[in-house]
Amino acid sequence: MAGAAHEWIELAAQRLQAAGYRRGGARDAVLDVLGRRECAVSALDVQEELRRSDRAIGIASIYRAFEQLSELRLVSRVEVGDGTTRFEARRPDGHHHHHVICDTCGKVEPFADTALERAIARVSERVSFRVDEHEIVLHGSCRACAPAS
Amino acid sequence: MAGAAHEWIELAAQRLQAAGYRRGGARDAVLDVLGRRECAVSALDVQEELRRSDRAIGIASIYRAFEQLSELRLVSRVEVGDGTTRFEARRPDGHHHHHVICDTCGKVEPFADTALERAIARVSERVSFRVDEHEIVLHGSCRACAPAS
DNA sequence: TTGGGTGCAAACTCTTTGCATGCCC
DNA sequence: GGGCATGCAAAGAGTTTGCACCCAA
Repeated sequence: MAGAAHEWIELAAQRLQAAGYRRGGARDAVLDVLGRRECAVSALDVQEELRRSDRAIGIASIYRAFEQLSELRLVSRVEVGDGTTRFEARRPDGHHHHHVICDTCGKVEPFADTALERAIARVSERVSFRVDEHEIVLHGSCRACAPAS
Repeated sequence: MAGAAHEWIELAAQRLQAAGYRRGGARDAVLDVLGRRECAVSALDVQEELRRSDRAIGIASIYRAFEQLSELRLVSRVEVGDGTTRFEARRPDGHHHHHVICDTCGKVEPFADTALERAIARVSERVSFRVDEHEIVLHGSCRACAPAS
């Protein structure tokens, strides 16, 4: 786990350098958070987590880091429909999950399914666009919010 | 097609009345646009289309209509990652599609796939949430934006 | 007549941009 | 030293809310 975090953080740092970006404290802190987290985080999540560990940085730097990482395909953009955009690290091992969200309380959980990925891969061949990425979101109610059903 | 539009519009009108909502010109106009459109539209899209046919209505009424229709499950919320929320009619025949978006020019196209739906249905049984709806978005480049590949 | 429907404008939230300052290379 | 990285504040965009007025039931 810690290994996977470091792996991605180092990969990202290398790619950023190769792309001509310099080093900076704010972006390094964002990399650190993204690398350690298993699932998607918003800019506010990142800022809050960093503030708690006394590494407060400006929100603009976080958005700028997200944009650069997104450009280099080091993160995936995740939208679950609550008006905010989240990002998560794209691990080099290709591991990859999607999200279920509770429309009542907003709770987000990851899930993975190989049959679903195969179906997506087949469809991606079929459409007229060149498909680089896909996002799947299941909407519903978590156990706490729909105990009766 | 015109039949399918009317079917949904009437269904929606009935359900709204049954839910205790009164009739109103603004919401009726929104229903009309949603019923006729095949694919997802944003609040601005709806307002612009109505303005062109000299039925200008306030943007707030459109958002309010979206919310009520969403509550009654008469529309699906669609987010393709461009910062706006789109909605589309949920036809009573269960017909149902997803979206491919060109991240370069923003073009959105619908697609449908039964194998994918089966995979989604299976996953939905497996997760710990009660799943009511799902959304799939493929990201990539349309032919005009990625001609070489 | 009554209470929901509507439009306008203000408020809000999230995100982006401009600019002065600071730091990496 | 040069130029990107950063932070702050202002600007933007989309969406929501408050309120007075209008209209359906």
